[in-house]
Amino acid sequence: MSASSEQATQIGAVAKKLGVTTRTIRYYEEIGLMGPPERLGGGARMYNRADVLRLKFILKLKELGITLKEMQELAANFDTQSQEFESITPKLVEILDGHISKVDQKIANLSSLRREIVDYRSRIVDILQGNAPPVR
Amino acid sequence: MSASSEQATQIGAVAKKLGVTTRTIRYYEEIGLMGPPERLGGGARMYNRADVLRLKFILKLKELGITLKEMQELAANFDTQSQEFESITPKLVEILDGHISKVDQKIANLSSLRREIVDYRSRIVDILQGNAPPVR
DNA sequence: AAACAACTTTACGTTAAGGTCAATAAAAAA
DNA sequence: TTTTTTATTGACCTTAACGTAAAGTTGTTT
Repeated sequence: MSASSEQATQIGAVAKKLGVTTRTIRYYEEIGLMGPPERLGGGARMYNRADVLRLKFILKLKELGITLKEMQELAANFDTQSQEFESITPKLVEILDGHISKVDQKIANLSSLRREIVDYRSRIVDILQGNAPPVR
Repeated sequence: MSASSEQATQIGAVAKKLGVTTRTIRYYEEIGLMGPPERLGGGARMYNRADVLRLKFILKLKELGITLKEMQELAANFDTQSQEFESITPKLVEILDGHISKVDQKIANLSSLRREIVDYRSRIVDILQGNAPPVR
């Protein structure tokens, strides 16, 4: 604690605050989602408010089911013009749209799967009760 | 082609017929789903009608989203009394029931996820259009 | 006999998203 | 100063369900 009052935090504290492990944070850096942070004298990573916001954002997108790979594509975008974190590209909207479709698809698939299972189930119950058509 | 007319097929033919690779069939044997088949003179696997039915059954369950691990638990059951393949344990019904619940859960999760994404999306669109609350 | 097709076993590779050591360094506390 | 906490990099491990060689054997066709 001396000169500039840059609100900087070490990796452990950030991890605890956001409910992830330090490994996760380093991993995001490893795959280029986080960009190299500043280092303390001894080499320890220091995260400022913007870094933490970015990490939060990543976790939020993950919650929404967006894969890290998808974020990597986005990363290129929110890297270039990331003066203000809020200036996000329409690309994200695009990806979210794509994601909504995917989710719709999954829901449809699961619904029909559900019907199939129920169906199959009742056929089996029939067999177990003896009153069954001889298979096929 | 000589003595007994046991309808037996080699692995390649079975695979082609059921639309899987030979690796898959051997793998199912590897993890105990299929049980050691009879062998031809040279050591080649031979599958009879019952074997093929069983394999079909496995593939069907897989289609229904039941994992190979879940089937392993079942396998114990349909091994012991597998004189007639059709004598299936209530255990399967149990597993299918559990599976229906799981699917229901997934559908519910996806639905709420969908809502979240749509929500998040519209907030971003707001930001892109300038008429946005300054974040948070 | 030689080539070719189909089979065999063994074993490492793949994807996603980190988990889990291990050895070492630096900072904070006792 | 010695101990404890927190950090560093590197590298191998994990799950599911096979894919993909590699090297050898058997059987069939030419």
